[in-house]
Amino acid sequence: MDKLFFSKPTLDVAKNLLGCKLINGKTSGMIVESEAYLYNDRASHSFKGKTERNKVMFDSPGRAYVYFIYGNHYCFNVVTNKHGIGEAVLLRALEPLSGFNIMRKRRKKEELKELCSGPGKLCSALGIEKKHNGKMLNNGSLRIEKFNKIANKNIIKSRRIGISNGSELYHRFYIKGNIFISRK
DNA sequence: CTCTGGATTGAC
DNA sequence: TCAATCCAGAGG
Repeated sequence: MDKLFFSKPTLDVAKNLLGCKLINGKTSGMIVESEAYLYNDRASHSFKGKTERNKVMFDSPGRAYVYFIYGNHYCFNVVTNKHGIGEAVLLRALEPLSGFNIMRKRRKKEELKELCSGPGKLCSALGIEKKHNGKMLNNGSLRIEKFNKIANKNIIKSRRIGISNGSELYHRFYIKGNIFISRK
């Protein structure tokens, strides 16, 4: 994906990512759910400025920001807007497209719906981990490509999930009617 | 150094 | 509804 795609207002990128394809090696899925985290957002890791963990958020757009959480899981974000701002989009769910058996083995689950229906789940299914932090997503094994164009009327905007601060913001986007999202 | 809580998940 | 699990960030 062109770097220009990510160099836009973060809420726009979060919406535009729906219908794109996230690929790592032989595994891939269509993005069906995303959340935006802005620089002035109390829920964002970047809210209090640059730290060792979040420094990639302040790097150039189009990079992967991968972090470890709750002692078990990785979360995958794409850095957006402009270099130095500190914004990103969290990918929360994918509709599996390829590499089903690899993903089943990694997830220890059979059902397609169980493979990528959550931020930690999709990282596990695609094999995304700490070594991917900071990687550009335009080429290489881990990358994002154009796939489906989602019409505006099929995009639902809602409150974010799993956070205490900033849960009032409608910064979550998902594809209407898609059964692979993390939660209603 | 210690302490606290988390952009989650899966089992109960 | 709730515990597992461990690390980043903050404070002393």
